[in-house]
Amino acid sequence: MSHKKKVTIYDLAEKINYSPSTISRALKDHKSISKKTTKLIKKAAQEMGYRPNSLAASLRNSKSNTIGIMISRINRPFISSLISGIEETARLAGYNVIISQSNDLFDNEVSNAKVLCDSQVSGLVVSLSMETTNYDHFRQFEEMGVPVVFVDRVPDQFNSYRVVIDNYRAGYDATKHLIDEGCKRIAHFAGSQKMNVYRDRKNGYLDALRDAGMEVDEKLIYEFYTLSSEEGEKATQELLSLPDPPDGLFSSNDTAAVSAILCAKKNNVKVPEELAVIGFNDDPVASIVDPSLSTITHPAIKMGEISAKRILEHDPDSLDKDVAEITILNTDVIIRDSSRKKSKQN
Amino acid sequence: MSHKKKVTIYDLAEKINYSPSTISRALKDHKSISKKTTKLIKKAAQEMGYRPNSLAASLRNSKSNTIGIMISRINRPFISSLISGIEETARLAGYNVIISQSNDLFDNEVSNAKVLCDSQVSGLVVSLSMETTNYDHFRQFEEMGVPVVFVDRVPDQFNSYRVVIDNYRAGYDATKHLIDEGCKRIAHFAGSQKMNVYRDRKNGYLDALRDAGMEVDEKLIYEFYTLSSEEGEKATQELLSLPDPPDGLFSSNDTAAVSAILCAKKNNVKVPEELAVIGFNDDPVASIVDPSLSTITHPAIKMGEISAKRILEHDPDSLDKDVAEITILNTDVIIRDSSRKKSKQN
DNA sequence: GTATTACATGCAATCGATTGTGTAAAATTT
DNA sequence: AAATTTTACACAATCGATTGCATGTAATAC
Repeated sequence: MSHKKKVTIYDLAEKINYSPSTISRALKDHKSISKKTTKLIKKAAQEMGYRPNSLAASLRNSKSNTIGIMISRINRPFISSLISGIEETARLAGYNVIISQSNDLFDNEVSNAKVLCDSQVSGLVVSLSMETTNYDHFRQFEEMGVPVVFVDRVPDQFNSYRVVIDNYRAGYDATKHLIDEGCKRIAHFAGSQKMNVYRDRKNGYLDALRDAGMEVDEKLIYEFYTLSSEEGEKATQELLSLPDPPDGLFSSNDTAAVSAILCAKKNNVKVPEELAVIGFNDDPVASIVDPSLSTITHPAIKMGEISAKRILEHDPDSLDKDVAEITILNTDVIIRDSSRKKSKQN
Repeated sequence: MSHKKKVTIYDLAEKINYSPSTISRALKDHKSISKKTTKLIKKAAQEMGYRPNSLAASLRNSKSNTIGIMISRINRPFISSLISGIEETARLAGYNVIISQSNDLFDNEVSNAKVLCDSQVSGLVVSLSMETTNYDHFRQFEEMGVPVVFVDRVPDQFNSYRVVIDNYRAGYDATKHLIDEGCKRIAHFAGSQKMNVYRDRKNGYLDALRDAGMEVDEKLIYEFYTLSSEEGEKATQELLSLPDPPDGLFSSNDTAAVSAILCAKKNNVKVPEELAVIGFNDDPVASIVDPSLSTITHPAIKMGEISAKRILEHDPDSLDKDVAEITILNTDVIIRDSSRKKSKQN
């Protein structure tokens, strides 16, 4: 009934008459221990069911081999894939991952940062909450020499690693695609303009319009907070009620884009003929909705892998605290039915 | 440039001339330290930027306040919501969560179990890999007195906590619903019959048919390995090519169900008129696909919350190692368009 | 005014692994 | 055979927080 008491290197030492230090060294194949002794010790360890206590090792080495992850919410396609990429890479390198959700609340993010810092994480991967505009709570990691990797939703200025896509470019390309398909009035669902992710996408949209000699109509631009389907539905309804409704829509995420498609259908507005739509992220729903949603790829798993690698390969002795290392990944326009006004190929 | 060295209770002790033990007690409001001293110590701790080292505390107390999670893959709707529920509950109780994916491979699951056990997790939440039929790698937790909560994909026999839905009932209800809608030949996409989750759903399906006096046609029953859209598509194609194709389909997950709907549409088979479909899980895609997919709810977040609570409330002194505590959650049939043959209400 | 109790704090061991330094014995060199 | 180097291992401190026990002082009781 009682729990098996844990076997430590001291138990082993006593049992087979070697010192704990020899045991410790033998178990990690330290060269100063003879082959014979090493084999003997390992065998005994096996037999006695010895299991290393990683907490003790972590404390002694003051490194936990753990990567902390701070995100808004796990149960979103992009985020869960991002985490998946981080975890896979971390695990293969012998690292654990600790996860904490902010639920997009700044205060949660701050307290989570504290907890993770106190947990002695070896590195931190962060995708900021919607509310975050102050980044002081990440200074503590910097001070402890713990590398911080911001991914996707990143601060404008913070000397650390950043893993992002070129949101401006993606926004430009998405909009350009609609223009190429013949759209004349293109609406935009933007996310919070406090986040550079959404700001950049919007700027790409604006510049694409300008480059095509099209006017920017502020009535066609919505700034959402969460880019939820509710927000998307409501805005679409308004757009369709305009005297001069748009014939194209670039949404900063797929959720709102899908709701726009559904709303259009409900209003007997044909997609893409009367309203061409392109989203962002390539969520699973994008290929399921009818008509299927054109969108921008968001390489979540790969971004996770790269983020993890940044931490794993981080050189603690590098003195360049004053440099930001930014990795920018490519995105692609995926053309599906929701925007295919004239092009039939592809 | 150099990292700020961490402030420990010894630094504090030296600075303000108290012993480390007093510091330690004061910081956690131990009653044997006077109010005045406590206040003074806390103030000093604040000023010197003291941060507790949770590793040290964990080692000393041999409890890490960490919940380990073992799942197949994070980036699936059910799993990510499950994790979300666990994390939220754990965090509010001051616990961290460590995640590891098995990618549905048994060997990964075994090695992950070892890692988490060595990490001294306070408890473990597990949803088994597809391949798992041997559960010996969970014994080590039992031996250490670490509570294990199996959720959703659980072992048939293992004395521990289990958090599940009534899959038999759900399978029965889903099938019964199709029968009520007038289906005469109902196909079934089953998952691996090595997993009781899918076995139970299938048994519910079989019994519903029998109770309705309908014959079971093995040609209409597919056993899938991953229940992927590829498998679903292929099987649907076969089913529709039968001389006597089914007029109803109960799929053990939404992914395959959606692929069936899309395949049917491609073949000009009307859903639900010619083929009524019901899925399982209520993934986001279920309400997006056209026609919208009827399905069975799978209370992922709630299951996560309960799983976490089982661990948080676990009494280590309880001697009932020989009892399994099973929590069974209710599911509901969500009727959408894909199965609404005659009922128009609701 | 002495005895008893309560209160506030310090001492030192502990959790388990790691590692710099020291040392005896064995191996090698000359 | 003496000198030198190498090999193989042990000692003891360390990481930082925790806690049972001891101790000294102040407060209360008789």
